[in-house]
Amino acid sequence: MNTEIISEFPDKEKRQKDFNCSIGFAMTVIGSKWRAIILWHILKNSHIRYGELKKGIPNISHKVLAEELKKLEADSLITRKSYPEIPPKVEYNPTSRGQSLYKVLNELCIWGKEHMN
Amino acid sequence: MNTEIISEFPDKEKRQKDFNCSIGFAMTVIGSKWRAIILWHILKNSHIRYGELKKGIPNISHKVLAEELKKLEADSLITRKSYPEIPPKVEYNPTSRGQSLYKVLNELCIWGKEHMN
DNA sequence: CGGGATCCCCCATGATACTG
DNA sequence: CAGTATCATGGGGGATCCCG
Repeated sequence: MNTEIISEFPDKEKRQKDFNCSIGFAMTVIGSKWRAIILWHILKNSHIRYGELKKGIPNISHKVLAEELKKLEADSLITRKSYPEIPPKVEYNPTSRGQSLYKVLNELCIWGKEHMN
Repeated sequence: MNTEIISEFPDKEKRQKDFNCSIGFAMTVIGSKWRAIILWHILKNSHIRYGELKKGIPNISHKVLAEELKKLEADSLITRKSYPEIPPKVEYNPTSRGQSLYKVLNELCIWGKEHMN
């Protein structure tokens, strides 16, 4: 049973209207400096915690990571599960929509590996 | 015979260092608001002219299109061929490196189509 | 026709400090 | 541990005018 809630993309009409192009729309979803990397880490490591993400993504600032996680959640690409413990514990997981980006990010990853060296 | 010149990526070390991640590196190449769309048009339409690109990409400004074309050329993703005529004529074509991004952009396009509506 | 040159604005990114 | 709150800044992006 799948209980995850996949809402509409925020500003969906605006995103569509600005580009009238599916690549442009896709770039509004993953096309920031860090968003694709963050999502990739979460796709590769389910139940990953905030601190693990921070360690796994060198050079990202604390503020940007927190903001991007909220945006990814707003786009229903990931879910956030908070455990009421001391100290706090938070886990991030991909939604089915997030997982639907696996092929795209995987191609991006392959291309990058082949061309960055 | 292939005479195209594929140079190193400008700022290659910096791009590598900033991310230490192949997805991050790839995003420095296609991850701006318009670059992926422009490259996609050129991949789909060889010998495309500046004016055709401008018409084919709604809402892009003149300045940004000209700038991004120069960046794509600097990254050896496209070539620019200028014909010494009056009025001027300029054609853009993908390089083999540009064509190597076809799979990535195609996946991005497919994903966008499936999720933007 | 295919640009360059200027001016300007906003937002993504970043640094730092504070909190439950 | 996993966040908010604030402030500063650089450059991506846009509008407009000029040019061979």
